[in-house]
Amino acid sequence: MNWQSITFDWNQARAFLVTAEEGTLSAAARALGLTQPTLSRQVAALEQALGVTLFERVAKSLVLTEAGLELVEHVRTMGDAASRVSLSASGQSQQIEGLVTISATDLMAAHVLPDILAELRQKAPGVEIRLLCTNSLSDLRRREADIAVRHVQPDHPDLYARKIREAPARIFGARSFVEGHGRKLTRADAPTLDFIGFDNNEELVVYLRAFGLDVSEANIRLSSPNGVVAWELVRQGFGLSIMADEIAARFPGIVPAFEDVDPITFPIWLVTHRELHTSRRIRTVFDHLAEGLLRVRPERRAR
Amino acid sequence: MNWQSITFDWNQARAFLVTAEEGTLSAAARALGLTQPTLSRQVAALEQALGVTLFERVAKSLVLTEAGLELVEHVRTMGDAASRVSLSASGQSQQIEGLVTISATDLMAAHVLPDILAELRQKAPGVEIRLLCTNSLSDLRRREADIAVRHVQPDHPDLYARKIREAPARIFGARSFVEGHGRKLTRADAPTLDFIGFDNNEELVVYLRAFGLDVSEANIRLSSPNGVVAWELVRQGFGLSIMADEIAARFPGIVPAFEDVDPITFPIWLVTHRELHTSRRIRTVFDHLAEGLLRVRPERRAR
DNA sequence: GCCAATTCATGCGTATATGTATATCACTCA
DNA sequence: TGAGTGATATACATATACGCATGAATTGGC
Repeated sequence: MNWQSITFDWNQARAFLVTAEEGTLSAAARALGLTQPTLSRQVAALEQALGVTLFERVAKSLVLTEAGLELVEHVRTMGDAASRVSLSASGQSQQIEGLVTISATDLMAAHVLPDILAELRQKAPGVEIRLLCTNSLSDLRRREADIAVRHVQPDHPDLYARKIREAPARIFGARSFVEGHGRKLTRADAPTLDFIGFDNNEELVVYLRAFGLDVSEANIRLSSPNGVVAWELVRQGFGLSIMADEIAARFPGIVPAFEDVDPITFPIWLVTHRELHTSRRIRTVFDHLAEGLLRVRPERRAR
Repeated sequence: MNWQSITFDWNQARAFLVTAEEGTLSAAARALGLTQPTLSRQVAALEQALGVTLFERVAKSLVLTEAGLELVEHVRTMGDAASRVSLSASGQSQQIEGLVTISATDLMAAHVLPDILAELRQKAPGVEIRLLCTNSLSDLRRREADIAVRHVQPDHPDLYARKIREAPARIFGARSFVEGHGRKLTRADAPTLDFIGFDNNEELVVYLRAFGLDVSEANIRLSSPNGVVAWELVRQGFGLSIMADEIAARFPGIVPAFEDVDPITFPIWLVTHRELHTSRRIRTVFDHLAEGLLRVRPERRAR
């Protein structure tokens, strides 16, 4: 191998890659946790080292030259390989200290995970946990999270998934809302009731119909993509919402809405990279989450 | 894209790659033009950053751990991409200043190229030339040279080749040697004469037989893989050798050996990377070499 | 069996690169 | 038109990383 040809500064190549992808030096600096002057100098130094003008300094932002356009392809290959280096290294790492990022819905993050993670803090004090609230499945494969708590079965072969259990869910509302009608609510009342929406109202209607409720999107007059906010609206009596029993049980003012509606169940999956599952740190957190999520059960038996 | 996962130091990755490939930190340092302590620290820092032990410090040299063995695969991909970055950048570079490495046989380098390159120095003062003497064809693809002067047609699709011309060659010897027999030499004398060998005597015998000479390896009692040295032996009257007319013509004491042996011809090819041919600097040198090599002709018409 | 030659790791002075602060410019919105 | 936002490039102080020198340890050769 001829090493002479790779003696240019690889960190400058990284600076170039991120700048090209992000579009501006400032954005690249933010993404890399460096400062804009540093990126500016690194890109300029790479241009000088390679003898190629990579960016056309036009007006506000930078635009790739033809040469830069061709070079960024190869640098992107470097970046992809670097990503695999990082992934594989995380998987190989046998040290327990360090950061683990967990992706979960905001409701899980706010109401279910804290207790479980508090125990983990005792068991593994060196582990630092970051809770990422997102409903996207791709954050694992984009390596924005190490472990994800999901409610659908992932099918990508790179992912390792374990089904924890099925969890019951039903429709809940504030006691004031549910009992404010002077009589027990039944599914026949559904068309006239307000429901709180989350992210996707269409999808929510489908779920509600699965309960046997005759509702449409017209029944959703208040919604928030933030689940914790939406749940707060429920608590304050603005409407009804589907909720996992075990979460609803944590709120004394919350009661099941309908007399005659059976709970449905949804799965809880724990997912990680196949490669990351060999890491001692990831494994520790994964196993603790699995055990903790299995143990969480509604504290009261409804009905 | 998630840039968080590639924020480890890429230069440390490069240090790891070269160290893994070269086997020792010292060799890697020499290859990269850095010092051994620097490589030592970079590798150690990468191990800490990734949380993985890459090398087992056993006795004298380093041995890759299992984790390191897996990681080096990905880092090698980075290196390959880096190599393409460098190659493409050289090709894209439109600046004329800089280094161009020319690979040629030592005889070409010593006796034909200097005059041509002296002219180039006038035409393009900013170009720095490094003459690499090697008979291997692969130095272009391994990117050890930018331009090669070759005598066989390259067939690799990545290479751009231009045939300059056919050049005549015949068998020469020192005047003292050739005329010392008291009569003109003919091909019938060949079996009793000494020939100076180069690199591969078997191959040389094949060439000599192509001249119609009945010789074997027994006729080669003195040889040197260094063509300039071998030629010096010819000049000092130790034996005969095949030589390009245009080179032999530069030496007054050298005469064609045989009355009745016709010259053969061999091709002169100029070769470069297909990508490098778009570089202004490479192009300048390539075109100048092509013109210069076409112009060089024997100063005397033999026979 | 010992000396020479390499190897890797560490301390120290210096050179390099980074961050902070600032200047300049372009675009947006009032 | 004029203030505000967000972009890049430069000046300066500082923190980081590098090279040199050295030491410890092992291998290979005579």
